[in-house]
Amino acid sequence: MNAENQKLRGMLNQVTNNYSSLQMHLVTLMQQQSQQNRGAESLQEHGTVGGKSDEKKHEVAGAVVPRQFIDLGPTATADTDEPSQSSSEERTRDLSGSPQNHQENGKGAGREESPESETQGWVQNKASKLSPPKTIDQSAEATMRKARVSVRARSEAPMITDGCQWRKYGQKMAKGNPCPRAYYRCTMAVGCPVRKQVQRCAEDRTILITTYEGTHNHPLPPAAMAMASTTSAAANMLLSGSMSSADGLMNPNFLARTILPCSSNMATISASAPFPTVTLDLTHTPSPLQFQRPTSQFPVPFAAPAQSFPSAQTSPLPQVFSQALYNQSKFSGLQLSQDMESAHQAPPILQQPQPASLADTVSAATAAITADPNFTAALAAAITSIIGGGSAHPNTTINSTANATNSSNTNKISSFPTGN
DNA sequence: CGTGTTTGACCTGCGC
DNA sequence: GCGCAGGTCAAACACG
Ligand SMILES: [Zn+2]
Repeated sequence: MNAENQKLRGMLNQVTNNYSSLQMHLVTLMQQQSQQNRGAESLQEHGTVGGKSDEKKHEVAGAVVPRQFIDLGPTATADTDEPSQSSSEERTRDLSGSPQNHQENGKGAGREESPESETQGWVQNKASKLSPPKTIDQSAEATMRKARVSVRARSEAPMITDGCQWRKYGQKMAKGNPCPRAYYRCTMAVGCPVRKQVQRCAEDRTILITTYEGTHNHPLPPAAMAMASTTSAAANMLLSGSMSSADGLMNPNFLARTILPCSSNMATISASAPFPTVTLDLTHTPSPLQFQRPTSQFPVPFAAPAQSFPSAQTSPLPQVFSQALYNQSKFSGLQLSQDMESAHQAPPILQQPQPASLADTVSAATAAITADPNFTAALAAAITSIIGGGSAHPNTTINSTANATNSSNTNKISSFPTGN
């Protein structure tokens, strides 16, 4: 029983990883798309893109109903009860424990009444003594808040377009970096705890490092859903990974790094200090920073332990993903650039502005992929096949060598001394 | 006038 | 306690 449980968890992790990889591809494609558009007007209609069928689900009458939090997809049923007055000072639901499939999710309603100001620490409750000693009960969400997902992408623009709306609330000079670091906060809903830091890599100025933190507490447009679910999946992957098998392997204090080999956009789980961070690399030109401390690299510690996985490439999983990617590339008129590493010196110049309908197409495709029952069914079939056949090693070397350059869309940031 | 950015001050944790 | 570094606040400002 235990072994099977662990095995299933490993499979789930793998599937999640692949899902994350796919999501990252979507993000990459969309960012390429928006790069091509580079017209800010095409990005304004976040809420109205994909007017086919998704608007009746999420944004009913423009009112942001706090439906649920994006988190990694598997059977995240949308329970939209509890109206939960989403007015000004809602503290009703903070980033409660999203249905993470750890083994110990039995805490259920861990949120008793105790309306102390801990929940919405973001709004100015500075009057009260913030950071009261919280119990371990909220450790899940605390960890969730602490977990960070860093995305490295090549971008000329000072900020990558991930579909969300951000407000800058700070900028500091990092210590070992001539480029400043900007702090953003999600403004799509009041009290959304999601923050991100944007910093340009010191070695390679064309690489933009975006670090996300937190979970959205509001529905997202499909354009934002790609990146958000990707980062959420990555964070969940990190947490579950470091929680399940980390007992002996990954000490939080022990600098452990993991290269996830399932995709070429290397996901690097770094459980080093203070924040557990997973780094999704979209650059494919690994700067030496990435490998500077190979203290302990080992492939996927939280996958099923050395269980015989007889490497069946005929598993439907790669076909699913490649098919999806093929559809993606066919949709958007793009194709995944295979070799970009020659361009790390001279990043590609922005293309001609494309008609704005392409953004809609990509967003619709994103919505279709993320919400398509076929995709879900295919995923379920893949999982079932893996479970049944017991063969899970989907080395779907998806070539994700796209760059994420794009234009500064809604908010212009002009304070980066890129020339320095 | 509402919204978002700028930017110096402020806060907090940490090492000495 | 002090200094440093990361992170945040908020008044002032810019912009539509
Ligand atoms: Zn948000």
